[in-house]
Order: sequence, then structure tokens, then C-alpha cells
Amino acid sequence: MKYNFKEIEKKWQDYWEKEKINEVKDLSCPKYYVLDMFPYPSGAGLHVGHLKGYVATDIVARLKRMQGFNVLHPIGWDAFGLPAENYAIKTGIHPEITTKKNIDNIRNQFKVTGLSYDWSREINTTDPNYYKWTQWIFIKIFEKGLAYKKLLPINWCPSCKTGLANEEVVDGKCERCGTETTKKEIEQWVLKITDYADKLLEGIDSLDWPEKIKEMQKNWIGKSQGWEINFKINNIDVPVFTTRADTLFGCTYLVLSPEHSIINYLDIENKEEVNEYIEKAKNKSDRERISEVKNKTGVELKGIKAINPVNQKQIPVFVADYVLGHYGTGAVMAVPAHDERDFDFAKKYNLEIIWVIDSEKDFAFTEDGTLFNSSEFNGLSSSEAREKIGKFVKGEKKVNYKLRDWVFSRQRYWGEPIPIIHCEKCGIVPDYNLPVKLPYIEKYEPTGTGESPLAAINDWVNVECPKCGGKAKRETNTMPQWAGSSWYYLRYLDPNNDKELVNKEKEKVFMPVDLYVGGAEHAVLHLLYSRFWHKFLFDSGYISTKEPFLKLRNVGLILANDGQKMSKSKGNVISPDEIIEQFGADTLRVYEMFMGPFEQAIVWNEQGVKGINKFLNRFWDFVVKNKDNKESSKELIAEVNRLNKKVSEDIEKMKFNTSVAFFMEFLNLVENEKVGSDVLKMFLLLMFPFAPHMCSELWEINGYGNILNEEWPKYDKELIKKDKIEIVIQVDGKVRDRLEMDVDSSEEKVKEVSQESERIKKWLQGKEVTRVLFIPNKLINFILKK
RNA sequence: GCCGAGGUGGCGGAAUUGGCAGACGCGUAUGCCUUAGAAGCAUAUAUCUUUUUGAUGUGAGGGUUCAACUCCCUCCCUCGGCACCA
Repeated sequence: MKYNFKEIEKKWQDYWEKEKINEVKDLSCPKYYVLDMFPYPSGAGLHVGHLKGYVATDIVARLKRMQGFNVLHPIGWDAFGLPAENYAIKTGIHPEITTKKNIDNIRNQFKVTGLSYDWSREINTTDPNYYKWTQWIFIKIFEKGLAYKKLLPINWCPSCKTGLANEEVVDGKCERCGTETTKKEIEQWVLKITDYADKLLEGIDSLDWPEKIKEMQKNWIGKSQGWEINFKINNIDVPVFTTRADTLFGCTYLVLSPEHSIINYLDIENKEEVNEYIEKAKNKSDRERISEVKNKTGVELKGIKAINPVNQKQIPVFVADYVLGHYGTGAVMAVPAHDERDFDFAKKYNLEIIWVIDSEKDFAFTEDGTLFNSSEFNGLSSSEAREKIGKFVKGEKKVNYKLRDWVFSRQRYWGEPIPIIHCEKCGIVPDYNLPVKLPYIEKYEPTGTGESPLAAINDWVNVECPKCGGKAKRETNTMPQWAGSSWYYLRYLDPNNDKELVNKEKEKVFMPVDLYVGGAEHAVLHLLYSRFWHKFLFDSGYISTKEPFLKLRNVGLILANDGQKMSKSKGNVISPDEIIEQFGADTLRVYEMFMGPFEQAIVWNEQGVKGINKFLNRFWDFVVKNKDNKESSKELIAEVNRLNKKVSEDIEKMKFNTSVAFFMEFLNLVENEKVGSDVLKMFLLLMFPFAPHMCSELWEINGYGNILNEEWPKYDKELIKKDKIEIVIQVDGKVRDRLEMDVDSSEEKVKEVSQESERIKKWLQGKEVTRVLFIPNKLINFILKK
């Protein structure tokens, strides 16, 4: 009988679907929620890299089912977004149509890979029955005062013709299309994620997430504690924020950001020059600003002095765009001796530098130390001085964050409408008549003016005010791509509920997510946004958990043969369809797990795929050949139990590559032995999560029944103990021989036997042994006198 | 510049956390099979050494230890993230 993957894979996929084996059934068992980051249904379909994470979670889901857990393993579609809309602009085909087509394609890719999703819970963020609740959450956020509309200079992508959140600008470029972003001032919906800065920070440490992602979130939130201290300009208080109140005596000038409002009220001698500078600074792109890090610019406000509150000294005042308007107070006390930026600036404009910590250097000394040049505070340590000086100048303790509020509106068509109505009389009124459906339109082209294409649909835009019945207009901005994905994991628990976003009991049973797998690129986007919404929903009493995702693992990329990321534009994409056609889904699955450590990026290697296929063929032949044997030798039973232990432990640690290596090792060991059903059964069950089609078929062929009725096998702790073990014999720390000994042999015994070895004798002859080191069951080391 | 991860054969990578470095796979070589090729099977495969023996070897240098890929110090390189946040 030959391994005919085409036939058997279809057979078992149909069976699983018919029997609905992946649906949640028995609620009395402990639950296990294993979740994938749901895909964007792109027209290109999935490539082999996308599948790596999905295969891994599938293995875990199948393992957990066999271990008796009530496993929730759902999938859905994050289907709003620009590609479908851009495609519509080009072809005139509505995004809904292309999206549906793409979903059908990818769903099929999932099925032929043998992924065991619970298809009864499939969700789609573009389904009005889904985005109804996305809109509902927005209204709740609005009602709590955490959503507001504001005229803001925001990041603008000239190519996508939409505003972007801070998180979506990478290196001064649009995260999606790579175009350099500009600034644009338009009315924006903004969510107050900053109100949750502390909560988002607090929760991080308790999570079993990759250190890297936790660090990135912490840095992004960027909490810093310091003092707000008032300087006086013309008797007006100008507060500055500093983390280094201890260096106040070293402050030799004050810097205002170009946006600082006080500039308008001052009688500046060189007003024209200053205004010109401010105007120029406003129009700078992020990239321009970044490129000026090493060459700071600024203009002194002539005729203006500030007074340092610690010593009443008069100091010059500058406006410079190295000070940011949106952080702290938008004004900074400059201490060139102890801050690199101030140091650069002071050197360039020849400003005074006063050293107050440590001693004079030719660079800014930014560490803590002992104060001098600081009057009565001399001799204090930095940390003491911060407190004392801060209090002395009547400063206020203050915390600041780098995190900025989430710019939430997009000027595009293919997104959730923001459920808001602007009434001439009542102002901003939420539209509780949900869902606010996205209307069908003919022209998708973004206007570029800061309005979405929806603004042109008069009969959609013009409505009655739900409050007063008067003339009103709909909000025409849509939500960002991240809205639907900020809560989707909750909807899987109760996908058809039309009364609430999720039933509370169901939420209690299934949340939090036990294992979440996806790419690292969402560290400060989706993963931050969804924690924010989750915490909001928790605070509002809709859910019972503080954090959505307990354990997160990042899947490493699969790179193309050329070592590059796979992409359609580079033409280096490898499609799973071809691999499955040629070698079968089980080969693809096992290969992707064997490639290397799960979280690491690895280059695709066609030869490696063939190697796995060869292994599976051998495995097949081996199982079939031993079909009629009943019992195996004691030693082989012990070996398969050892395999069981190793594989069980490694899957739990997501070390799939070594699990597969152990399977191979085991097959190498037993391939030419006569093996009975006792060993075969355990081997098949262990391999089942990795190669489910093949193992189901072999189980049936060998007459064992239906593999789905089986539990994950337990290994026998007694059985796996060995009676003989190889002991390493060292002389002066170098391996000179290896001896087979009884397990737990005593030091005396090992010493005696090893001294009888001819090889060892040679090394010990005529030498004096000064020390003997013995590690039970491992090694003995004879140390010679020199 | 700062933060994080990492550096092991020709390649992807193992190594029970201080105890046999190179598991497993790919590739390569030789042989078998074949009219031939492919596939398959067998053997070998870190380097040096004529074989045994032995020596060297986990980015570089130093240290701790009977023993270091593993711990400590100094440095180099690669990848990822952040980047004027006062």
C-alpha cells in the first residue's frame, strides 16, 4: 500500500468537516483558547510563511483536544483596509465582492492544509452584524468622554490620502505604502489612549509575552517621572518639565517649542525672524526633523529673559524645534553640561555651560553624581537633590508619557463608519441606530481634501438629528484598520449574539486567550490597541478579564530562497497550494515545523521539503509493514515512552523543530525492527497533531478504529528509566573513554571499572591521582598530579 | 546614540541550563540498483594529522572552574525595534 496523500487528505478533511470535530462541545471540561492573529484576505492568498503560525496553533489545538480540553480555535477575517479599496478604484469592482472572493480562496487554503478551525464561529470585520459592535464600542468610548474630535496637525500619507496614527508612521514613512508622511491639520476623531497609559504599563509585567514586545510597549508608552518647575518670563509663569531637577543650577537658557503659545504674547525685538523660524518648523516633515538631530537649529528671542527660580539668574530664551510642542509643557530648561541635546545646541550657538555634577568634560555628562556649583545643595547626591531642589523652587511632581492619543479617523471608504451625527443645534450626537451601514458607492477615489468619499453621498450624509429631529449630517470619516481587530477575539465566543457584543457567561468561561500567535510587527499597533479596548471594556463592566492575551508567541518569518521577505512585487512568493499539490499538506506542515526554531526567521528550502516527504513515506511504509504485529520488545516500548516524554514537553514549549527531530530519530531506531501495535499506536498518536491526515489513515488501516476517540498518550515514568548508561571517563578533564555501566553505580564501582580500562590505564600509568570527581550517571574525572 | 535578540560544520540547526560539542535534516562523496537518468537504498561527512593514537575547535581576547557553546569582564560583527520625549 502506497502513501497516497491526495486521496487521504481529502478524505479526512471531508470527514472532519462533516463530523464538526473542531467545534466546542463539552463545557464541563477545562477550556483552552488558542488564537491566531486573523488574516487580511489579500488577493494574493496566503504564502507558505503565513501558514507557519497557523500550523503551530493547529498542533497545539489538536494536542489540547486530545488532552481533554474544551478547545476554542476560531478564525475570521480582518477584511477592512486599503488594498481592497485601491483595487476598487482601479477596477470599479466593489470591495465587498473582491473581499468575498479572497476569503473563499484563503478559507480553502486553510482547509487543504488541514487546519482544525471551528468554522461555526467564523467572523468578518466587514459584516454589518460584526461592525455593529465595533461601532457600539466606539459609542461607549465616546460616552465615557474618551473620544473627542479636534483640529490637529496629524500625520498624513499623500499617497493613501488619509491621516495616520502615530503608530502607523515608521521612520517618517507610511507603514502601509512607504510614502513619506507630511503634516496636515484636519479635524480628527481621537481616542484618549493616554488615559490608559498607566494601566497599559502596569499589566505588561504579568504577561507571558516575548520580552522584546513587552519592552517595545513600555518604551512606546514611555513613562517618565520628574518635576514641573516654573520659570518666569516678564512675570508670567512658564512651566518646564524635567527629570533632572538636580541640575537646575546648571541651567543656562530656556527653550520653547515653536508651538508654544507664550511667544505670541511677548514683545520680541526680532519678532519677524522668530515667526519665520516657527513657520518653517511647522512645515517640516518627520524625516526632515529626524535628519536634523545632529544639527539643531533655533532662534534667540531678543529682548526676552527668563528667570531661573533656583538662583533668580537671568537667562536667554530660545525657540527651537528640538523641543516638542506636544510633550511635557512644550518648554525646556536647558542644562548643556548634563544633557546631550542642550550640549550640542549650546556648542553651536556658543552658550554658557555650567557644570554642576561630577567635573568638567568635553561631552555632556548625563549620569547621576554629586552636586557642586549648587550653593547650599553642594555635596548632595543627584537623587536627594532632585527632591530637595524640586521642593525648594516650589515645583510639582509630574509624570509624562511619550504615548499620544490615538488618531482614529480615516478619510477613506472601506472602513467602519463612525456612528456619529453632527447636528446644527445639538452638536455631536451618537447614532444609536446600529449598525450604521456603509453605503454602496460608485466612486471610491479619496478626495484628498481630508474628507472621505462618503461625503459625496448626499442622501446618506444628510439625516435628521436623532435628538431634535433637525437638520444634521453624518460623520463621513471611517475607522482605522485597527478598529475591528481590537476586540475580535471576544466575538468568537458568541458570534451570533445580536443583543450584546458577547454574553458575559461565555466571556467568563473562555477568556483570556491562553495562547496567541502572530507576527511581531503588531507590537505597538494591534497589541496595544486591543489591550486598550479590552481594559476599557473591563472598566465598563462588560467583561471580566483585565488582559486579553495571557501568552503570546511571535512566529518567525519564512524568507524566500533569496533571503528576502516574500512579496508579490519581488516575485519570490512560494504558494502553499503548489507544495500541497506536489507533496501533500502533512509534508508542508511537518516541514514548516522542522525548519528551525519557531520564533526565528528562516529561509525556505525546497530540498528540505523533499527530505520531510521522504521521512513521511518511510514512516508510512514502516507502520503498514508492522500492521499485524501484536507486541514489541520491552526496550522499544521504553523508547517510545521516552519519545512521548520529549515530544510532550517540547510541544508545550513550542519547540516543534526538535519534536520532529525526535520523530526522525525514533524512526531511524525502529525502522528495521519488528514493532507491535503497542509502539505503533503511541508513535501515531504523538505524530497526529503534526501530520493528522496520515496518522488518521494509518490508524484506520491498521484496524485501530478512529483516532479521534483517542487521548493523548501518557508515558510511563518507571518504564523510561534506563538500567544501563554510558559513563564518560575523563583524565584531567579530557574524555579518554566511555563505559557502559549500571544506572546509579557508585563512585567506588565506577572508579574500579574505569581503572581497569586499557585506555585509562595508559593515561594513569606512573602518574599520581590527586583528586577524583564523580557525577553520578554522567562522568568520572581523574585529576593527576602535575 | 539607546533598548532587545543573536554569532556553533558547506547550509538550517541540536546540546537535559556548567559535564561526551555538532542530535535531526539538507547538501556533498563513494557504492548498490538502473540500458541511462531520476527516485530509492547503504556507507562516510567539523578541521588538522599517514592510520590507530592524538591535537585543535562554538565571533575575538582575557578570567572563574577538575570541567565553559553555557558563568564573569573587555571588544568586534549581524539582525530587529526606538530615535531630539527634556
